[in-house]
Amino acid sequence: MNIGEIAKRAGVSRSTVSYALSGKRAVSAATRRRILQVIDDVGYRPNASARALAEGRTRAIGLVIPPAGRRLTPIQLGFVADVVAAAGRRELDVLLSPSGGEHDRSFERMVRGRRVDGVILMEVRLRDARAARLRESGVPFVAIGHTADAATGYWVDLDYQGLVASCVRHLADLGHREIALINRPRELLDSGYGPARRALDGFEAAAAARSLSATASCCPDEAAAGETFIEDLLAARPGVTGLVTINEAALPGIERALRRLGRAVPRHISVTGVVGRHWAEEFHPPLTAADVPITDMAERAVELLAERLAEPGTPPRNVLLAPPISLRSSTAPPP
Amino acid sequence: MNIGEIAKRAGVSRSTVSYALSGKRAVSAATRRRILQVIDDVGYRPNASARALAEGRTRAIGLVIPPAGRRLTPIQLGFVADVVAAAGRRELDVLLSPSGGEHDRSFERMVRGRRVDGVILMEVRLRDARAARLRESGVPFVAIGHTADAATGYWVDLDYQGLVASCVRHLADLGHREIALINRPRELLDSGYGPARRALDGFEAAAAARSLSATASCCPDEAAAGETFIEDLLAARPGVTGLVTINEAALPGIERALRRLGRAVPRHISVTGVVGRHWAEEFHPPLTAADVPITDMAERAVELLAERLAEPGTPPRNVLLAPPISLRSSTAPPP
DNA sequence: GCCTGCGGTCGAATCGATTCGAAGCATCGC
DNA sequence: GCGATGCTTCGAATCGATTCGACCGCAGGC
Repeated sequence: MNIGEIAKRAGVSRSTVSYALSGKRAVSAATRRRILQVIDDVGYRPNASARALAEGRTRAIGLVIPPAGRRLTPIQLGFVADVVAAAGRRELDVLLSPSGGEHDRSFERMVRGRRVDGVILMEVRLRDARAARLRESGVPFVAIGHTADAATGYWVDLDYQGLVASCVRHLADLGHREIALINRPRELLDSGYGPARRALDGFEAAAAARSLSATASCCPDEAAAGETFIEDLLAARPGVTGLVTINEAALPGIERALRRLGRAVPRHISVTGVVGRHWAEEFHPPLTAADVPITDMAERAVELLAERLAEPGTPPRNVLLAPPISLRSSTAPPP
Repeated sequence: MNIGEIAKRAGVSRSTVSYALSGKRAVSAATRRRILQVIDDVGYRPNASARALAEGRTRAIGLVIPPAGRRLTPIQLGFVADVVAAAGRRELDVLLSPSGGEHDRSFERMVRGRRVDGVILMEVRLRDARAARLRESGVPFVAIGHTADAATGYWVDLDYQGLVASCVRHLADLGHREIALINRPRELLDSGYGPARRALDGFEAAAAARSLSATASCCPDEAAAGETFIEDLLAARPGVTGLVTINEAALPGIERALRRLGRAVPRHISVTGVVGRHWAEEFHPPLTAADVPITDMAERAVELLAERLAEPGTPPRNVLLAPPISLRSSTAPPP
């Protein structure tokens, strides 16, 4: 069932069918009605490949996710679903591609094979090989997180620096004097992963500004690691009364360790940070924290990409999101 | 940069380039070398749309996920990444489509627009509108879970019935006499979601066979719900010493409630069931449970689909996986 | 009454691949 | 020496859409 068949049944030429569907040229009301009727009867849909070939665009975007090996955090996973939903609203399909290691072929297929019109690149590093590849291939892309040369690209990011600084000031305002940052894994920080880097910067700057005694360390993305992290931390610095975390995967372990060590939240120790809403609410007691607005980020990323596709050549745009800190019940003045 | 340009630079016709690349006809070694050299120099890749149009297949598959609104469980999310990886190994790209409600347009685009060669359908119901739609459109698909007419389709599923029965027998063997099943949410069970249905069947049959006192109830997919579930259960039936769960999202709440109520695992109460490995290991103490083999399921689903695409008309095949129960430390004889 | 303008429609070219039939050219056997 | 054979290679048709230029008929202006 192709456009020729529709044309035949409606008694018009193929081009007329195309125009009736796209509206790019006028078609008389009677003819259009007849054509639409036939289309509806037989359930016709233009062949996506043929259309893509003729139009020179695929109406699909690529979403490059971190490789499957490394567990995706719930934030990232929710983000994928939200991107698909946002793209769907704009009649765009989403092609998924892992990146890194053995998956580079998939990335190359997508990019060089012109399978997609543009790409959303998740979890970008300050220096990022994939971003460089896209740039040199001339494929429009929007990064989640920003690269070292932030000014030249399109990106959406969270203001981790500002948010973590707000958390620190919140603790300082409550009277805390000795605090600690629970960062993402060391390898992410070392490889120049923006959020880890900037969280650290924001933490140190804000702590220094308020003259707090502060330590920052990394913790693997796992509950078990969170548990030992807390044990080690409180053994080394028993005076810590405020915790700031951007590591949501470690939260269940943090909660367990604090409970086991008899440190009640928030009576003995306050906990805050930047984590997905879901995780903030599952913590006991619910975390006072900046909720990562994944749905918002997904929507903005797709919006930026759609805009860039529609009007190539416009100067790069970017979005830095700074959601408010949701007051729940995990912070209080120190004992 | 298209095949014509490559042909010109290599001094051959376009068809020769195509044959050199596909190997579908002989090309002399010298010519092939020259062509490949040019291709390598300019970094050429065939245009996916043109190729799809000519070949009549897209080399892409669709993955229909549950709608974004309902939170994806970690099992489902890991599955998505694993499907993409498995498809990549076969040079297949993956198009994501949510289904249900407002997302049906995306589903239709994929199916009717011939964007994909075949589809993997997640979380299938016993009677499933999407499956029916695919069947009537003639699009090959593999279901995760099986529909009411299991014999006529391709599917991959977990033997929830057998696995839950094994868990029950394991508890019975240890001497437990009063047990409970923590199922997935009621609306899933009612809508004919296979795993929930079959877990219940397996639970009741095995409990009856061993003359155990058994109750089965549903629990929303949330930690908080797990907590109240346990409170209610133990209030109503304080004699329960064995729990079987297929609801991984409720596990953190189950753990918290048991701890708060002073029921040590496994000393006072044993816990087992069918959950993702990750969740089993995060539980304290680690769960003795059947680990949902998502990577395996993803691989088999893609394998089945690839096979079906390669040889249409072969009789339906299906795979029922029954992973072993991993002995960890959450079960023991009753007190 | 003729030319112009315009709404509506058609035919043909185009996008970039694959694939089929046929042609060119040695080599080989008789 | 001539036709048959086999290996390479080429040219043209094809896939199913979009889009451009042209054509046609009709109304309006002078």
